[in-house]
Amino acid sequence: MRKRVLVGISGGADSSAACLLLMEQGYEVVGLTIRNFDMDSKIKPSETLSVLDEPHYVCEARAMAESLGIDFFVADEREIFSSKIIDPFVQDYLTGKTPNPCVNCNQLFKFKVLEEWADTLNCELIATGHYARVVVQDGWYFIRAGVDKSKDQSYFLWKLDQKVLSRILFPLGDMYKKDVYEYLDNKGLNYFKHSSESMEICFVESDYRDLIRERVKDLDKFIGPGKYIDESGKIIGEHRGYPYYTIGQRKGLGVAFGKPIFVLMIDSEKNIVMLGDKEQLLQKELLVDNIKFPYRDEELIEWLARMNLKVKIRYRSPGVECRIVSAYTDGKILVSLKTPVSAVTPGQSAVFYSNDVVVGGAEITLQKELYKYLNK
RNA sequence: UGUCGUAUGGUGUAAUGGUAGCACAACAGGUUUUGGUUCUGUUUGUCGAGGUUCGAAUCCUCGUACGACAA
Repeated sequence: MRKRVLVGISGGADSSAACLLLMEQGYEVVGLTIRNFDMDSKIKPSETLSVLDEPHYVCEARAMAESLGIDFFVADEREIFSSKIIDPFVQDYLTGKTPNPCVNCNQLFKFKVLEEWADTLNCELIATGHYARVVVQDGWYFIRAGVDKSKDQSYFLWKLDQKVLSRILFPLGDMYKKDVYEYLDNKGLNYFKHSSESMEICFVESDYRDLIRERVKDLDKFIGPGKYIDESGKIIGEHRGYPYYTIGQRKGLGVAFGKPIFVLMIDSEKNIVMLGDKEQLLQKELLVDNIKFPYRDEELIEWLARMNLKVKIRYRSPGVECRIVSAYTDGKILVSLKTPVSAVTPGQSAVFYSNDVVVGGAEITLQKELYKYLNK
């Protein structure tokens, strides 16, 4: 009997290719588009009275499903998305962190919704057009980087748990982007070449700062402008309020020093932003919490010591060799890097790789936490 | 109040009397399933009024502003 697989589709090239590949492999494919957030500018007015206004991507996904001849459903999860993803995103900025909404979305929203709908629709498996793979080692499921390293999305998937990993298929994990296009071309589906693929935060139209302002009433009143300082503590200018900045940021500071200058540190309690030059952004230690590794705490250090670990602190950066220095009882882990990395940013993900397999991940803590532990 | 000095884009600085340039900022694109980074491109200026000169940011006079010293 054919296995049913629920594919999350966006109407784009990747999800189309994923569907086609799975169909060719003999699966019974069902399509699901998750409606998470409507951009005002991207709502397509309904042409008929029977269908409500929908965002373009839903229409495109429906059209795609129709042309493929698969069952298609729309999950309207806008409220959940708002409370589970957007609200915490805003809160993180208010605590001086820089959130990574895509990582949380995959864990708490996208794959969760897919799982629920898969159960409802009687689908054993779940698939998406991600450029990543799932492998089994020692009885555990792991995310592995996609073959196409320039498109690899494994970094965003580290929070997925064993249960959902066990039923995931990533048909594009073994493919290069250009081969996906060629494949679609051969199938006569070449209209995707026109579609622009670039994507920023899916719920931010232009600048995330506008969104924070919208969501937090009187933000500028109760936070407001604060001081820029240099490393010695000297006041060197005024900023618009700490939530508008992130570590390593250069653009938008509004101050000129004759040389490029970057955000080194954000103190949300004092509403102070420290600036300095590029070299000062380099860091060789990393304190992380909210760790997620498949092994238990007692075995963890030993287990990690057995492998050559690399850590990535942002998407599209080469991993750097590292080792776990110590694990504290409060769940935090101190990581030492072989070569310094630039702009270690609280709230961002530190994803640990052994070769190209994601063995675990964690979140980078606030900077003052790190200083606290280093001074011990 | 006196003396001396300085005035160049948003900021900091260049230009033997001969095309006003650089850095940073700002803006716009490219890259990108997060933010940031990075790359490419663009805009903006000689304090004001006169004078000398073929030609003035540059020399002269006056005014204005600022700084330093003086009291």
